[in-house]
Amino acid sequence: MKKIRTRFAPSPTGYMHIGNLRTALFEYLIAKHEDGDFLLRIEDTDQGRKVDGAVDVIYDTMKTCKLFWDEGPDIGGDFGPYVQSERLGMYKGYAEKLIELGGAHHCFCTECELEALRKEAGDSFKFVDPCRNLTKEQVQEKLDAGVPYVIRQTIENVEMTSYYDEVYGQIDVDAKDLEEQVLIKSDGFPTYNFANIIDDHTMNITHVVRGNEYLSSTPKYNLVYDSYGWDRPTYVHVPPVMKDEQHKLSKRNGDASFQDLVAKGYLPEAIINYIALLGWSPETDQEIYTMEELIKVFNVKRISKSPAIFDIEKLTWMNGEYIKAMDPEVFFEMVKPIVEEIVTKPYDLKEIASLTQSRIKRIAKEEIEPLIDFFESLPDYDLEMYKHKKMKTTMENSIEPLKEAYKALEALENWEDAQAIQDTLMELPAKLEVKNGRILWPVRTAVSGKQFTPGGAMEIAHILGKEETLRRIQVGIERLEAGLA
RNA sequence: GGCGCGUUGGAGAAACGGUUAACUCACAUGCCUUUCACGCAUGCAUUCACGGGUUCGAAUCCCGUACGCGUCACCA
Repeated sequence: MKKIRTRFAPSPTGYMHIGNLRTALFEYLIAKHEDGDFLLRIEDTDQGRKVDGAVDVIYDTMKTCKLFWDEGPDIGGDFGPYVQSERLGMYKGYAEKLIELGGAHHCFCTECELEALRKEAGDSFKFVDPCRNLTKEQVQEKLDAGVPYVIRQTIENVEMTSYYDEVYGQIDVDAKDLEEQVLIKSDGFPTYNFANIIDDHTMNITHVVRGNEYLSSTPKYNLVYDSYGWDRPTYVHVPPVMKDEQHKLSKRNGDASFQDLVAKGYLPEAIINYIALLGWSPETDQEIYTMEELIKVFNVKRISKSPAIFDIEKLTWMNGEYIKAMDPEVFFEMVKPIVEEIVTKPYDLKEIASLTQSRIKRIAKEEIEPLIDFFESLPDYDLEMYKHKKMKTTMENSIEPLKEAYKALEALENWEDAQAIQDTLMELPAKLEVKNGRILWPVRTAVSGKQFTPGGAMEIAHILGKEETLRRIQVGIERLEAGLA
């Protein structure tokens, strides 16, 4: 069997749409599943849209997503160049060849003549290009006279055209609904569609993967392949990625790009994992996949025909799963800059960071800050927080435990030993003959000044150190006494 | 408007004619626990857009209707 070759052909816009990324992922997976080649081709013919550094955005995104290409502008290959603007010279020759083969013709119609023709043909009906009937001599005459022209596809003697799409199955289109498209524009440059055909063919692309918006124009492509006598590629049209039922994800809607998501604290691995599941489903119930696993289980046959809605909630959940599964060292390195920004006191930042690992869903300051800001300074908390029904604590009965805790901890020498702190505090419930919560809730409250905290009283005390812990407990006692007086 | 494609719970989504419509997210409750989070357990569509038909039997096949998306450029 022929080696599978797929290609990702983005325009350098300086921005990686999630939908585009998913297409790239699918292309990569399809190729790699069969041990094929995945290539990168930059479609930069639209000079108007050119953005500085945009190509680097593509490289960077794909590399961080582990979508490594086998051939591309930066690494070359046997079918280069891989940048469309460097290929511009070749298209016209192919178009002229197509004219000889009867698959295209010169068209000298002006824009407004075309408009009239279309009007005449009616809205829903294909217009008939009069230039199709020009004799060879007539054409040459016009060419010699320098009349501007385009090269237009010729569609004749075709009734029904069909092809098989790997996702959508058999697609039949009546040839009378196919308008003869322009292949070479009057400026001599190819249209996007034509350049695509030529590029894909000359690069030996076996599987064309693209959005399903091309489903209905594909027959026109096929006719071109047929005219040349080339093998048509295998088509894999993928359903769109939607923001909601009626809107695609797009930059225009202000929707998140890959880099926006990364900036919000989503991990590339999680993003890739999540988008693999958009419009595709595995045979098993497994949802968390490494790239290697995806390559192994990916199957075109399980790509869905219906649009998939991008659910940020589920991505967020998945991201949290990745964070929890992360090596603590790696996690620390990642959140360190954020933690350093929030906590400037000389506490053990690694210990603080570890408290957050199972509690955040994104690597973001806005998630981390409210969890650990109390380490930096004791908040001016509400004394009502000492009341807790389930713990059976009140403002009144919290004073005694705090005093006891203060005494016990003050006597503790070895603060480095977290276990010692725990042992010391855990002696108190027994001594006072109350439940753990009666002691630990007030202590945790005093030491943090927060309703909820990552970690419990002893973990916090350990991080704060003896001096600060005692100080905070003392503040708690004084405030409670003052508040009750 | 013509043509193409789609429509399963709040979201993703499985099922490829055969008993109670998987699984995940979200939500709710309970357990665990010094709070939160984690983890664990339980609940959450008598029903598959709607209407017909085929069949002993349909979410699954056929026809029609509605709604949504796409496409009909010398844009990519």
